Amino acid sequence: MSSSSGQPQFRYTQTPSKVLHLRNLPWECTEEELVELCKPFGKIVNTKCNVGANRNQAFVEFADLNQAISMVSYYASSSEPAQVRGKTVYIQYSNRQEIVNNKSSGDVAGNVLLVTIEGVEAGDVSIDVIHLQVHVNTEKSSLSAYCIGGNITCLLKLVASLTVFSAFGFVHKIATFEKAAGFQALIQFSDAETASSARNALDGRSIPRYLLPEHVGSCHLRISFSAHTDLNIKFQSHRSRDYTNPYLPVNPSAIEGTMQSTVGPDGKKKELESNVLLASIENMQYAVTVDVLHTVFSAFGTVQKIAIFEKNGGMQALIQYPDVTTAAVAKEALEGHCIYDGGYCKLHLSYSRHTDLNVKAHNDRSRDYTIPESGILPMQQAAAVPSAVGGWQTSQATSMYTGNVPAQLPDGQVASWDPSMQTGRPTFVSVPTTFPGQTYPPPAVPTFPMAGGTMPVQQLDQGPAGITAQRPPQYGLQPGVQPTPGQHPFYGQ
DNA sequence: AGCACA
Repeated sequence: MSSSSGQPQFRYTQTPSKVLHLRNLPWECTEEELVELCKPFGKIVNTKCNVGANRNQAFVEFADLNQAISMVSYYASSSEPAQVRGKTVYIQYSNRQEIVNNKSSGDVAGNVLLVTIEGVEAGDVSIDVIHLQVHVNTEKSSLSAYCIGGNITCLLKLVASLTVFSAFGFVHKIATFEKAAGFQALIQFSDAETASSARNALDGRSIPRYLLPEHVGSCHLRISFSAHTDLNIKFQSHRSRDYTNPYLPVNPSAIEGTMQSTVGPDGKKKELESNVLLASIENMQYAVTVDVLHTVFSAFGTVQKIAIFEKNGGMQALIQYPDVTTAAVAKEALEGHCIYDGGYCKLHLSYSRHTDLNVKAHNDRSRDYTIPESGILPMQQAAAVPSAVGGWQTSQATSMYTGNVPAQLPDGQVASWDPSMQTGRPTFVSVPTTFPGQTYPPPAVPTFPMAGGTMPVQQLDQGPAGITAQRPPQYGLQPGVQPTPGQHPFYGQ
């Protein structure tokens, strides 16, 4: 009676509960810290952290009411307040009798990940890094077919696909959006297991600096599970992608970046597109083999066929992709760039009128990768690659950069992206050799900087720990393979 | 420093 008219807050503190409410917790207090504090009093069966507007409250549920009571009464009479990281924590009985299991907000595994990229705005990851991004997508070459433009979406795709090296690590969809907090994306995998492995591998890591524009500082990934199970992607665009549906309409405004560069400075409009690219190679000081081309062009998707031929004393090649989009991406990314440093083997690309090359399955002028025995199937590679996570920086960026490789070191000891480096042997030496961070043995100047001139990406910067980052990814052969020009290191034997 | 998924 009289108590019912009293202060409501006393009610809370006076009704015992197995659940304790803790407030005034330090910033980003972890569950471990909570458990540390509470477990002397009993068995903790559940927790909920980061509660409240300031995310500095938490709930802890004991197995038994008496355990909760013992904790409350202990600190009620203690001269030492409860503390976490030296901060006084206030403890009361919760006004609820159990923690309603609400972990869907980030901790219950689902097939969709919510990725928050700190320190990056949508525009920060631009066309400059597309080749790197899509390049690594080659891991899942079948997935990269619809990657349009160089943007964060591609990067995320990369992040996601890089991570999951199970044969079933399919990234289905990506939706990105900007929030006040930063840049976020939802990445949909086929199942929770795949998503979990992606999360485990990448949560808290950083995107390698050399994939980012210079002005972007560290770029940490924070990954949790989304409650979504199926994203509703309306368009293929720079902000969203549905890799399961190649026929989804492309948002015209979203591919400007791609289209623009097919529009020459002379105002010349887009040529008729094709899934087959015609490459002419200028200033060919070094051998450009089918394998080299395959390596280079695989960065953007599955290369189905390649044919090389002479024209007007120069060399040309046809490169067939499964679809126009992939070809467009490759064309845009590679046009005017050189396979080797120093302006050697400069690529000029146009669309071929061919759509399906009729080539010999395996000889030195042509290759049909769609024929099983002529190469390694992409999915096999994906399954075989143990992990590329080594290429991702931990905050400390420790042993990843073993080398100090300024420029032009032919034996690329710092293949930080090379999964085979971790196994000590070249697992599969077809497409995976497109992993960057490797050098290109044949020429003395072994980089493939995608440089029309030279790409900004080539600029090396200091790693976070003051370690000189190795050369940015290059397209090249595997160090261990060391083919000599004219040989076929990949599909030989 | 004061109670969480709609």
